Amino acid sequence: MARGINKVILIGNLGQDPETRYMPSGGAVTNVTLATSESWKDKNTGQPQERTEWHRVVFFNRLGEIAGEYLKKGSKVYVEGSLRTRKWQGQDGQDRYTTEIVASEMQMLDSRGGSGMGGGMGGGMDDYNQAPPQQQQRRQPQQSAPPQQNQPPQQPAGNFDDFDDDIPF
Amino acid sequence: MARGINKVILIGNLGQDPETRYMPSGGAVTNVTLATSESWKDKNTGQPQERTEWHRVVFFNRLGEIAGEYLKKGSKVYVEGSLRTRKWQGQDGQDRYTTEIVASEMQMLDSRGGSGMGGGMGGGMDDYNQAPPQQQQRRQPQQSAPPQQNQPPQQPAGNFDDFDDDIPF
Amino acid sequence: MARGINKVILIGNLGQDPETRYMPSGGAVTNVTLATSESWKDKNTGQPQERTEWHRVVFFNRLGEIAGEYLKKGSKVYVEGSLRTRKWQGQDGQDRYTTEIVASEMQMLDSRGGSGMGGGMGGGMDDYNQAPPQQQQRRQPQQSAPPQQNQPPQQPAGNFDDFDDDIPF
Amino acid sequence: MARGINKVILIGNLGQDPETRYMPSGGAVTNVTLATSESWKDKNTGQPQERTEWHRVVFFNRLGEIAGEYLKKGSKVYVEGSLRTRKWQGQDGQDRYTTEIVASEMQMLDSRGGSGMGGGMGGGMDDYNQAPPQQQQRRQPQQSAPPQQNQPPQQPAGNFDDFDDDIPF
DNA sequence: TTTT
DNA sequence: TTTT
Repeated sequence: MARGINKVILIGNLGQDPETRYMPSGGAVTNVTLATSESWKDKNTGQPQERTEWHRVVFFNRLGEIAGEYLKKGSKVYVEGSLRTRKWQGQDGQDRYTTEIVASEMQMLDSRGGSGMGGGMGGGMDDYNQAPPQQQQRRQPQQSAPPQQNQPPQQPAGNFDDFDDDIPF
Repeated sequence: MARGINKVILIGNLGQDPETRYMPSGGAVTNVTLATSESWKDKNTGQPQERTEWHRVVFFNRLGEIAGEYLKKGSKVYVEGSLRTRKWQGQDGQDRYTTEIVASEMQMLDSRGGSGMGGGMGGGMDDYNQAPPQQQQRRQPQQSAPPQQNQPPQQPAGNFDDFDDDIPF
Repeated sequence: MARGINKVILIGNLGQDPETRYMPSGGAVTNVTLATSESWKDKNTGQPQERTEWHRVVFFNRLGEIAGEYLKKGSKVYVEGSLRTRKWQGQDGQDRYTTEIVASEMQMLDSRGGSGMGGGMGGGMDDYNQAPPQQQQRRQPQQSAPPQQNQPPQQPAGNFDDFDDDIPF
Repeated sequence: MARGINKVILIGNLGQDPETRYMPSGGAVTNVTLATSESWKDKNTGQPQERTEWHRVVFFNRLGEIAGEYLKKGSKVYVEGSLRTRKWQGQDGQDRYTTEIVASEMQMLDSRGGSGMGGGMGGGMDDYNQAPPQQQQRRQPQQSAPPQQNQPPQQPAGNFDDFDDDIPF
């Protein structure tokens, strides 16, 4: 049940290969960065401008496995999910916040896929009605260490022992 | 699994009370018409203009029960779903097509709810995964034979024995 | 101004080449059919099933020109728009209804594009804030009569040479 | 023009009254925090759980004025926009990142509005293209120096001279 | 009628 | 047919 709507829709390209890790429960957690960009002409100078926005996307469980297996750097992908802002502690002990998109649906958009998988992973209605009992997002109880983060590209030395470490975006 | 994305998001008001029917399986099917409107000023005359769009929305199973129970004429509601165009035969034997939104999520937006339900009703993963098994036999009072559509302009006589029968918009 | 939300998001492939026509004003009107599909396994037999949904999409003005120029049969495309159900009269004089997606944004998703156009046509906020006086929906010079309407509500009989002819979906 | 899609749809309630500031250009900038929540039953214990997510939303220009004028603490609102992650420097000189939703459309969802405005405020084409030029100088009473963010845990002293300044979430 |  |  939800009070409110929290929905994100992205189409973009992966900045790097996905990184998959596993929760103690065995569930996959795949992190990805996705670029979307806007371009326009400066209204004064007429110069073309571009701005790229980078999004952190995290896929859990089955979606995490699929994302980890079929996506790669440069892949174009459709992602639907919801926003989640996590609080974490910097090395200096201060609170930091990182906002991510927790994916609930993913669909590959390049045909060059090659994987034979070809495509998508739906979360549509038909699934609910006709598919076997859902396994999406089934969290495991026994998880302990915080699960869902990934490793920043340029990771500061000295605390990579933690799965939920303190690097922001 | 999906090839492509087929997603609709609506916020509007019900034109009438919902109509609920039941499939042979016992699953609820609730039909609703939703109004959305646009208003603008005519760019030449400056006259205010308005256009109302009517949408046919259908809710199945658990969502069908909830919609049938909590929505009523005038209710403001958020609906997420997908487009489906059904083919049916007019009395004249000709093919007709009706496009509906098959809801996968619904959320009530008026606080005056009154029902005690308090508001929204998500159709998120959590519901499907963790909610109790669908209570399929809970019947609504207003149900009867009426075809699942609203106001067929020219309603074919005598074949309401079919769940997915042939009434147009 | 809008009362309510009427939003559609599609990713699919064109069933045929687009068809472009022009309004008296000179504005382009491009029609396209888009396929989205769902596949799943039958819950009883385990047989793979597939259902393809066909969507009618219409692009106006500048978007109509771009769609007409860059899309072709088979193109994969992202479309955002709103639902509009048009009433029209069949040859038999009876009312028919056709539901279309009026596109407000389009983005090509296949790299094989080749057109050099590279992609999309956004309607994002940045445009509003930073771009020169809006260029979205840039109407064509030759326009004279008010542009953005199409399809007279009640179509005069006997003019199928007109872009609003009477073939349904 | 956009390469990719960056879209957010939220329905939630304001955590506090909006805060409006003005850019040197006179354009309004209104900041708001929006709560969305999910509730579910723990699948093991059956205990009801709830998680509230807080979103930072920023409205510019005309939308900024409307948001500042009509929204208030507790207001239920529909927001559509795009994600933007801003980089800023903490007091310690370190980089921080804040992710916000830059609204492109807003619609009020409570009827108790009272404002006489009656409700929604679209951001559709028609508005932008046909509405009168933005009335940029209409100032809001509640504006003042307050930084555009809400409740910074550790708010840097003394630099509110900057529009895009450095308060985290 | 598309696509995989 | 709704709503403001």
